[in-house]
Amino acid sequence: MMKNQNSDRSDTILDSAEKFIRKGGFNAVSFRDIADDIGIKSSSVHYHFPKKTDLGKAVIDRYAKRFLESLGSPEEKKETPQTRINRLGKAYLAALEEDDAICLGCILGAESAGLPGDVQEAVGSFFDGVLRWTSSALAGSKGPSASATHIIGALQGAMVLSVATKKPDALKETIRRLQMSV
Amino acid sequence: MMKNQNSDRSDTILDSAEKFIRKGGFNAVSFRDIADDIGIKSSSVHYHFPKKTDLGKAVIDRYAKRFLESLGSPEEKKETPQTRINRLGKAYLAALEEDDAICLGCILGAESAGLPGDVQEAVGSFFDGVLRWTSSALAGSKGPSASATHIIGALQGAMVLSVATKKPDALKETIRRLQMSV
DNA sequence: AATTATCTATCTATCAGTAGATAGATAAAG
DNA sequence: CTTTATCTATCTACTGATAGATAGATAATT
Repeated sequence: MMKNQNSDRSDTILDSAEKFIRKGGFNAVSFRDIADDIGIKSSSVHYHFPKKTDLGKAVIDRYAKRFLESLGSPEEKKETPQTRINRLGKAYLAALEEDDAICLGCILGAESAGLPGDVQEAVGSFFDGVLRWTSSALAGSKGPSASATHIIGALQGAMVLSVATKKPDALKETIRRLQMSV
Repeated sequence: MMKNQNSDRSDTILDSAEKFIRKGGFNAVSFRDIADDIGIKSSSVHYHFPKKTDLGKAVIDRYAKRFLESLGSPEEKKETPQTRINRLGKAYLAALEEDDAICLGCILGAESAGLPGDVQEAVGSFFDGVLRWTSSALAGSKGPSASATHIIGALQGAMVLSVATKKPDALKETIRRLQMSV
């Protein structure tokens, strides 16, 4: 028993790393912070993720997978574009409200230019995936703001505004307006 | 002549700091980076800005002042809301294109939760100012997306997408769509 | 005009703390 | 006896920050 202790521990490490990164960015997390947070030594974190780049890539890759899975299929069900975009908005809202922090994509996207190459690529892939999902979800829509780029941008920007101005309703308002114009 | 050498030097320091912050965030700039960049010693940077918090506050305060001044008045001229929002969009676009980097508000807004209290407050004030300008600029508009929060959020989010996905047209597209729906 | 004092802006040198990273020991499991 | 996962111990590099020296400009006093 306890066969996937590695996997369990790795996930615990990634949970902690994700929490720190969401709060202050990639440079605001250290191997020691994570180790102290979960009660091990920093060298043990290095065992699971030798370089910080490995850690960063793993955090964003896991997040991308989870986020896209949580959105479900953008096509198969008989849904209107509005319903699908509502689902997308709810996913962003959940991230903000559950942890009272900006989502991982927002912060790493904003820091993109200063990230190590590997991590930067992983962030780019995340956005490509989300944009692809949104494009599919919009199939058939003729609204004036029915563009994946515009919608994802608006959601992420509103999320930043929510935390930076400490007015958590900013994201809700943007979701409402996006829905009207899809 | 050369009376405000202090002010000149301070500005040079702030220019350098702003450049580094826009690339990788507040934690991605150091006193030594700045000193090396402009050819002085790190202790001289401390002379002008004793603590890193002082430096951060000065960077964002100067930026807020410049940005709002560049927007001009949101009221006095006989302009339509569309024209004013176009001016706003152009200001964001200029920041992105001139330096090929995200704007200072975007990156510090995203990092907000991890910033020192003083800097966080200054970032909040910047957003309050921009939102106030945009609200005034929208006076009389009845468009479906005529909300300061929505517009600023969309512009900033699109800017992040532009750099993170390396598709510089994302911001342009959002400006176009915003203008249609104001 | 000459002297004295103060201010400005830089430097050199150094500090304690923390960063990412690695080598090697240890222990448990199979 | 190898693999997995952890530890101790350590390294070098860099962080923000400070103390103290210095040169030059400016201002005040004699």
